[in-house]
Amino acid sequence: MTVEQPDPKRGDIAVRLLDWYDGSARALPWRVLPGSAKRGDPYRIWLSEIMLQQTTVAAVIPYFGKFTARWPDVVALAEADEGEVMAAWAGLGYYARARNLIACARRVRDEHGGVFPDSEAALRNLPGIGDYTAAAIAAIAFDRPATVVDANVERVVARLFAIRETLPQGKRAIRAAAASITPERRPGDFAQAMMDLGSRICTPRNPDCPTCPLAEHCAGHRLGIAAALPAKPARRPRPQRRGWAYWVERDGAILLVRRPGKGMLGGMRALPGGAWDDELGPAPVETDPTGIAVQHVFTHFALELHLARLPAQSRLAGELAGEWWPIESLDGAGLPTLYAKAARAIAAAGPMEGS
DNA sequence: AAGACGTGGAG
DNA sequence: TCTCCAAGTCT
Repeated sequence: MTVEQPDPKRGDIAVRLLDWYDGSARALPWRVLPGSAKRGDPYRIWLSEIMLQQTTVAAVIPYFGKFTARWPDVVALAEADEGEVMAAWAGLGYYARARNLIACARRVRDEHGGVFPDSEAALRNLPGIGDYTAAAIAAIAFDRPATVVDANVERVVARLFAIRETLPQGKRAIRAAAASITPERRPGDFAQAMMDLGSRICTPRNPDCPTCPLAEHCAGHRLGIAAALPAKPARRPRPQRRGWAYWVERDGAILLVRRPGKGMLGGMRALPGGAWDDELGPAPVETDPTGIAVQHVFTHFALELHLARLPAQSRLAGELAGEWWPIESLDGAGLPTLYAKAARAIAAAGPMEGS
């Protein structure tokens, strides 16, 4: 790894960035704006950070409001019914986060007296909190000078220092460079400023360098290669999978099951159904194909989910352990998007005879 | 240490 | 339409 000589102006980067942030920080529900006398609430900062993992601010905002209204502090969340938390998370994706959220809240309650630890190391040991989140909470909630590196920071720093190494190999150099510009004062604002800059100006495509407060310090900009950084490996193609889901209806209610705790949509309510494979097998015996299918794209595969009616009194339906959920209040069942979409498709096809 | 793990918005 | 990707973590 090549370590560059410290730029005499390097210390100026944080100053410039914080000045920009002071005038341009976005107001976000979990954020304490610069200049405010208020102190950030570790619970809300933690919750927002977990929700923001791989998720856009716009998607998080309504969920954050819903969670904080219902569970105003970490102990309240620790005491919550797991199923209710999972249902409240439905639609946000990456459901392991919700499982870890509950586990983390309970650890904070049981091992830390209901108070979030304030060190990066202690935070890092909590479920769902990795390198990034531990540093972010330490910096933002506790004013610790932690080096916060997320995808925004990686992009900004790779450009600022013209680090051409492809990710993930380049992460070491990027982290070192990020550490070299992280200030002792206002580390939390600095981290948030880097992320704001990355999401609003130093964007993945078409960075708006003319308005960037760091442009004159940016080696990538000077070399005309900013937009191309950081280099990333090519993606793998996304396979297509197919499977059956069953619509079991009785007295205006449908049968919902709970998916296993790990794996896809783990711990979430779902329509019963079969495995997902490369090819669509024949509709299982006793089922009556509807001809309706929904297409849904996950991160590493696409799914074509075919829907079949299954008589409530059938042997197969009898073997399904689940709960009967009133169709008219299906919105409140907390179904992940795949199954919400499937239910919507059935409803759109019009009412059918119960069996 | 790659691959698993959701979803919706932007270009 | 299609590709990229967003405040990553876990195994």
